[in-house]
Amino acid sequence: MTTQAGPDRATMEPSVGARPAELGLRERKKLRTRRALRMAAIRLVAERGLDGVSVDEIAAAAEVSTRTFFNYFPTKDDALVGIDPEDIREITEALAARPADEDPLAAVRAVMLQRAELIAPEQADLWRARLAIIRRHPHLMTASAASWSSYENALAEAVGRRCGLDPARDPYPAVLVAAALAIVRILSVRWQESPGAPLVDLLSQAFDSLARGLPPPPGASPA
Amino acid sequence: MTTQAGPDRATMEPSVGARPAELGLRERKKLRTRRALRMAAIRLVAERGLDGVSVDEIAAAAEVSTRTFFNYFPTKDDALVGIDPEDIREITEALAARPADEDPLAAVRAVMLQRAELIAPEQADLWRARLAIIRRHPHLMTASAASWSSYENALAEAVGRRCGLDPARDPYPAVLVAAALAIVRILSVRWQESPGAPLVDLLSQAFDSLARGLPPPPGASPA
DNA sequence: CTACAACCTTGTAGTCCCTGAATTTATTCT
DNA sequence: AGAATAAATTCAGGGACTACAAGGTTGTAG
Repeated sequence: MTTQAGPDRATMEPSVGARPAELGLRERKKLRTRRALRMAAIRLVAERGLDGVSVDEIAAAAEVSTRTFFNYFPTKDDALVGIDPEDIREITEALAARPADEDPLAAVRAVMLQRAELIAPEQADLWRARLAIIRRHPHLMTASAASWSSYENALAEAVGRRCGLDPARDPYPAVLVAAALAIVRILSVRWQESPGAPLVDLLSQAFDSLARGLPPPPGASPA
Repeated sequence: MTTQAGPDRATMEPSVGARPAELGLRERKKLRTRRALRMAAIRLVAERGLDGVSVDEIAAAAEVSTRTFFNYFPTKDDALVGIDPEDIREITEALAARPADEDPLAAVRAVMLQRAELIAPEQADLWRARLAIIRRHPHLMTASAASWSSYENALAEAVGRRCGLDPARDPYPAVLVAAALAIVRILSVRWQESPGAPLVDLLSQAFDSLARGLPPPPGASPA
């Protein structure tokens, strides 16, 4: 937490759900360091661009050594757009908590919308900064290196568990998850670009379209 | 083309369509260099793993300087899994050539299946090697840096042109393309893992499922 | 509260990726 | 052939990232 306004608004971190407060000092410090590094990375890169900021500077802003940075994130990119293992856990749990007879796509849709709801009011600024960075550096969009990949895998497993399919044998869960995440990815960036409609509405429409088999939308030319 | 068997099988390159033969010497040499670099990269990394091969070695194997490597590929990863601008052109043209009254998703599906057909018989080995590399280094899956991103954008524009939608305003083309490419990506890797069914069949089923709105498949548990 | 083990952080040294600029070599045009 | 153009090479350098070997902090058990 470098030279920032409110030192007590420690909850202004890209993560969404509540964390268990019962952690030892060591664990709490690790979470703080991780947050500080992530915030410093996002803030500095938002100001100066990806190539205008070195890992050394990010580490210095978070008041740890450069070497320590790489103990927390395998890559500079991951500090910016990587997915927290914590978030993955929350999402898969939310998915498992949906009613068992719910359609798989509907369940994934509900979880994603719920998270978009939670994000919108509180930490919109931080997410907008993040998305603006992604927009300016397209390789961050799909990438974020290994983390997005493990995200997909974890979600696919959760979906597979829901509907009794082995994701390693049946491609259905992986395809569903990939399509859903593509929607989140694309509409998030769009939402950042034009502050008009709420993100939840954009996602909702896109998921509707997906559930109907992506028919040509009303505005499309028929012939 | 280092110490390889047949120097005359120069057509064994990951690209698929036919190239116009009317090119100057300079252009032909550039294509050859690009191919040599790509092949050397895939071959060496398939043998020794991603971290066991340096750009210097790839360049040496292709008999150009290290600096020249970066004149052809912005990144080491791109030499392995990047998409050729040439391929993008071919695909968008194929998309434009589909009947105008065809459903957008059906058109994209047709183009992807057609390309899968062309790949299968001839260059299966090279593609298998490529896919095996991707499987061993998950960050290459989604990534390949900027090239997938521009691939998505180009395709989205082509789809938008087909159905009279501006991809910058309406998210439909981008979502459709992302879902389609996710299918290609996932099923390709799956096809590499288990050499059973032909790639075209796998893709065909997945596109069917997508067009029906991703309903839970037969094997799924209902309650 | 002290000893001890486990873990985290740090510094060092080095490899490799990637880039800009200047120079040299190869193709194309006239 | 000679001029114009484009590509390949050399050189110098910054920055990402890693293995290794200390040194500090935290948890734990007597």
